[in-house]
Amino acid sequence: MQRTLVKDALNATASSNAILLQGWVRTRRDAKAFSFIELNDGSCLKGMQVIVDATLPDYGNVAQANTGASIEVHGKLVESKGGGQKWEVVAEKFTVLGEADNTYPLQKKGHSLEFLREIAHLRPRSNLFGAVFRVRSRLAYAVHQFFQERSFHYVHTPIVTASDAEGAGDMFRVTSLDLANPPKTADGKGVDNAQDFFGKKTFLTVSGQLEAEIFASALSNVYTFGPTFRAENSNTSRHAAEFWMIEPEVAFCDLNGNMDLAEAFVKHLIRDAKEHCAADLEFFGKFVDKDLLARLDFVLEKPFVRCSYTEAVTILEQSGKTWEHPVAWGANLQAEHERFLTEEHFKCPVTVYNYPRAIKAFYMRQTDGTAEGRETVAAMDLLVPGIGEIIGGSQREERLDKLRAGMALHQLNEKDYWWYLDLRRYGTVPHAGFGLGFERMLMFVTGVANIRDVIPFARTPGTADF
RNA sequence: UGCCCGGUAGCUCAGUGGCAGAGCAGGUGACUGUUAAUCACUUGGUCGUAGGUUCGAUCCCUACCCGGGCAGCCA
Repeated sequence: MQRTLVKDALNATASSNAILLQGWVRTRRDAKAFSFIELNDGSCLKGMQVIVDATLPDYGNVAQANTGASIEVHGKLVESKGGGQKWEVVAEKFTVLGEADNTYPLQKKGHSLEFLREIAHLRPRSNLFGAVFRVRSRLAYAVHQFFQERSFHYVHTPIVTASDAEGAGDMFRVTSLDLANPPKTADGKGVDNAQDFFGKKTFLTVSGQLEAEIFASALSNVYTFGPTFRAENSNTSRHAAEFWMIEPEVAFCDLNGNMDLAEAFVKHLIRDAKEHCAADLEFFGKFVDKDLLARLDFVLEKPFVRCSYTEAVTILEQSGKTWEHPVAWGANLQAEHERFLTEEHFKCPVTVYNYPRAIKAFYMRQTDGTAEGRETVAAMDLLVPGIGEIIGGSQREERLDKLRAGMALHQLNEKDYWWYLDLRRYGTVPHAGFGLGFERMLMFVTGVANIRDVIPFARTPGTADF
């Protein structure tokens, strides 16, 4: 007999004489003549109420059906006599597949997020994490849907990379050398990396952008979606050492087109979650963040504000606020500044663009006609309330001479970027792209405040459990 | 990495320089178309680790470990 998912059984339009459910016991309530069991199989937030009558030959099995046990129920789907649900299943055959004794750590009551992190192998069985990871799955699908529908091609950029200066932070070293006794160079001083697996130093990628630019220079519209690694000792609720990033790269596109794409993309993901994960979002709105649903609606309705870096600095200077970090043209916007802009001043998502050249990456396109000492590049950051930066992107410098000047400014060696420079030598085109942190997007959509709780198994400094 | 807060029962927490506490979970029983069921009884502790101060430290001090928050770095 074919198994029915709880999700489908709950949406049934008619009763059924024969149904098979399989899942895990969330709670059991015993009466004298029968027991109530809430069965959850992860297909949706809600469980199915199962009635096991004491006259049933299998009734003796119910004693083993404790919270956490896996069970299989053959029975009838009938309209519920109780108040809390439309359908329930009256068991005819009741089997406990795997018991869970009283050491099972998940209780019927709510647990702290910190405790649940320590039992990351069991937390998907909780309401909150079931919901988080259903939304995560759905939004991963929506990412592909958004780009595929717009004729973007999905590019798999390498996870192991030899370029050690992608400019996005400290990298994890990848090596198969014996760390206790590495081969030495001829002079005996350094490690001979030529003897390493790839014949050179290699790292885990911090960004697929430069490779994506290669493919945008051939397939026009491309995107990457994969794991990314940063070896930064960041201990915050918004940083992980391993996270997933989406990086579209678009040929024949300028910064405005890039900002349009970013806004449409973010809104698509929110709309998709609202449409396909309504019950899960409702749960977040009830137990995680009371303002969540209103905020998501608000973000969908309003166009994102666009504000140049220079304007932003003026707003901050005239805000009358005292800042922990001083505001001055040329300095990076700090978290407190970004939060003020998006949470207090504009009260909606804000795209800040045209940042000072000196504080941004070498590959960003120099803005034409900027004043001496106030040179900017076509960079953009999308800031959202509650999280801050969720997207960083730019129009790329497509002019060979300007790119070389940018590399000189950042003291980079052209030899390391010969292929990147070739893109500007042969058929160069204006192009732009951005990176969206998938986990940060999930935080925004679910209201979950810590990045460790929107990724199945978080990798943060000092922690790589499971 | 810096600053701040925390670590006491399985979980969430209270507490005191002199016998270790509650709620929930667990166990036993009762009751009930229940639904984070209810009621009664009940098991459960190396008070993070190591030093120090003290007649006596879970409590005060120091170091370390672990967790969290904020900041920087960024997505």
